[in-house]
Amino acid sequence: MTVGPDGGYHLQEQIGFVLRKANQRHLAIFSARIGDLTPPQFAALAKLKEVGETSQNQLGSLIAMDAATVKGVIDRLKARGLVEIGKDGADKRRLLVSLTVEGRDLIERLVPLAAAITYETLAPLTQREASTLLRLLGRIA
Amino acid sequence: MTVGPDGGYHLQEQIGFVLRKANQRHLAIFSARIGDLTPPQFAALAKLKEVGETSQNQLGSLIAMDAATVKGVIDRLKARGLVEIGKDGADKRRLLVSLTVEGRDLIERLVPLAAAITYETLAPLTQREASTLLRLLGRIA
DNA sequence: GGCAATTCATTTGTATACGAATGATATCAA
DNA sequence: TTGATATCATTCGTATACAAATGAATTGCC
Repeated sequence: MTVGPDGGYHLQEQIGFVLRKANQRHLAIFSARIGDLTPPQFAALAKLKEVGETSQNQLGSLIAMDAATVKGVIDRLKARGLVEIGKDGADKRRLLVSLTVEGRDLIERLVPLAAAITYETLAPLTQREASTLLRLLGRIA
Repeated sequence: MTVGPDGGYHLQEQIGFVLRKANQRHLAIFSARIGDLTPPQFAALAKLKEVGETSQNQLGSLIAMDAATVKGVIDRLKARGLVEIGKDGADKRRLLVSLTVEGRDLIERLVPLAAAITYETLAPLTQREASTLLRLLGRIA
């Protein structure tokens, strides 16, 4: 399935290219509905709400971001007063990240929109197809 | 399918998150096999080989990159001597981008690897599943 | 012909991403 | 216990991405 009927090379049939385009469309839908936060920022807040206070690196691994990337995301959320940083008494290397009241309010207000974003992104598919796609995508992720 | 059995919110089931993770894995596979070029650079060269000389913006739209992004990609390829820039006599706004001999040699050598990359990325799936995934992904892209 | 709208490319600013190097701290094992 | 190893966070460098603003050139339309 990586080679077309003529045996030639077709960018459009490479998984990487299609993933990139699907991501682009999803991002457009996301920012139309949640202009205030980027998907990584949203993921960080949503995960913090789920697990409570954690170290920065731990949070990164929960949302699949390396240390350098998560730092930038947390820095920007901190600058907006949505998260706060504490020290870990037991391990002086660690930074404990937690939601502020504002952060909690915001993410609780936005979480319901996430379902709508996923719904709109998957709108070209039937429910059955959408669930197949999510399942298969999960297996290669 | 965006809500789990307990009715709660689960990041792992949001299409955006899964797309991002699938992309990460694909990128890792890509750079292990083609360390020399990024996927966008590869896409630009592959498309140039397919369509021949085109304007920068035209190339961008063929590979789904906006004008600002494509400029950076082309600049770096130009700096490495893989593409060259010419002027369009008929339209002085346009930059015509084309492969150099080195660029053509490189992309011809690398294109066969693309199939292997797609294959490895889709390895967790059966052939039938892989082709379903590509089809469905194409519909939401 | 001439002006409005459009297109092409560039620039600036912001936000992921990730590799690699570094310093501080913990842990583990001999 | 101490020395090697590992972990946590930071920093630097490079490479996408995209929005918005800009200037130059072209096109469309009356």
